Amino acid sequence: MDIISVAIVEDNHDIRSAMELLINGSEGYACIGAFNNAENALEKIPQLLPNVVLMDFNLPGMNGIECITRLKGEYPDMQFMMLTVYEDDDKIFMALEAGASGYILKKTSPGELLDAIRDLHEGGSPMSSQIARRVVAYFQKQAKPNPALEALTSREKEILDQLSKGFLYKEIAGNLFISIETVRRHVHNIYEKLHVRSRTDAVNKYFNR
Amino acid sequence: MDIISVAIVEDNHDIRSAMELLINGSEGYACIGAFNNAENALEKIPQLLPNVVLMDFNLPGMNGIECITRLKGEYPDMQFMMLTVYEDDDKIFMALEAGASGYILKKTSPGELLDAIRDLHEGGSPMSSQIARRVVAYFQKQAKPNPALEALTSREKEILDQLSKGFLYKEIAGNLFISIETVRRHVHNIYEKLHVRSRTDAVNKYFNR
DNA sequence: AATGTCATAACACCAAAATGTTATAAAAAG
DNA sequence: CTTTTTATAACATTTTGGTGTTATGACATT
Repeated sequence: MDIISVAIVEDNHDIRSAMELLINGSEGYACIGAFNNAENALEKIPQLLPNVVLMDFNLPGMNGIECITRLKGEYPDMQFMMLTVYEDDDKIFMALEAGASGYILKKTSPGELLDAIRDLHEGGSPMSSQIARRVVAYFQKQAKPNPALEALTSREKEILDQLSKGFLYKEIAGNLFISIETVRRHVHNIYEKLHVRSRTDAVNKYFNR
Repeated sequence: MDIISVAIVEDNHDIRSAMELLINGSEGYACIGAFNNAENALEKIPQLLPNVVLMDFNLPGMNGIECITRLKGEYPDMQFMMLTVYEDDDKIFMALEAGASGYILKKTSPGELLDAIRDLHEGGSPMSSQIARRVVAYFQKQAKPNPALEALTSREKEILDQLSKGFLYKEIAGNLFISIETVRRHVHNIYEKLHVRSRTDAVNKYFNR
């Protein structure tokens, strides 16, 4: 069982100290750095190279998201756990996009926090199943295509797919072995059904944007 | 504590029976249907309206994904848990896109299965943190923009954003208070930097496709 | 048998986009 | 202080895209 090196970025002194104590007091874990703001963390973490960084969301000055973005860019293998009181979608997605792989709430018990750190280090993404549901919901939302596309015939969908890939009309005609005039015809019908007047708008609808 | 009604779709007789026994033998749970294929499930589940459906991936005839897609379309509040031996990305994403909210492995212990069912019923998305990591990774991958975009000046990014929204050159000129000739110039430079030769390709790069 | 939908095709017209060339002034970089 | 980058602008030419109209054969529905 190797020792997991951990750094903490958290502006509240009490919470920071408590976590530091917990981690250093537990076998298999070592807290090698604790910072009260993002700027200090950005300066020191490159020397410390911890396995796992626990990051608060709200920090004075630069916020935790920005801090993760910068560090993750330099050290892609470093693992980040967002540790926050917020459970709203925006914050969750911002953290994950920035490169956090774990997202747990501050109210999490000490034992669970340690488990989550180990889990993160071993390649998991610890998060409550409530938070997982938000992620899954986002996933599902952008998976389902625009219902307006259902009105298109299969040939029209095929044409639209070609349009979305940036082919010229004559290239589409060549690819599908039809005349360019037929392509025009289909495109016109597609535009009518989708209520758009340009290729870009049609493609945007195709990709649900 | 209300009773959670559960239906099982699983072709292996032993596993199906074992799960049925487990669920019916546990307080707070009731197995109100068990089917050995998707076709039977599709026929009976609309009458039973279970809270939760446990779905196997591989079934004879129609597969579990298709079965979820159809049921979820009709009964959006019904909760689906994928119960499988597979842990590969494709299968996970297919299940989630189809409308499954939980994804757990068959080797999960009886106690954990019951917990997962309750969790799912109460609005969570039970999944192992290994599986969560796959979902998060997918999320992160499509969040990071194409590095080629970094080569664009801020003005060019602004123009590209307008292009992506389907505005005509003259509309962009109006929106940004510049001449249409300048728009042309910028678009030309954008195309060069992104190595594309059409608006649609540029927009596709902009959206990382 | 009549009606509707779909995929195919042609022609004309105008609008819009892409290409090529040239140029100027401000700002940033060296 | 020169060089480079950036944002601005104009003009000519060619290619591509969008609209309107019309038409035909295959199939499916009524």
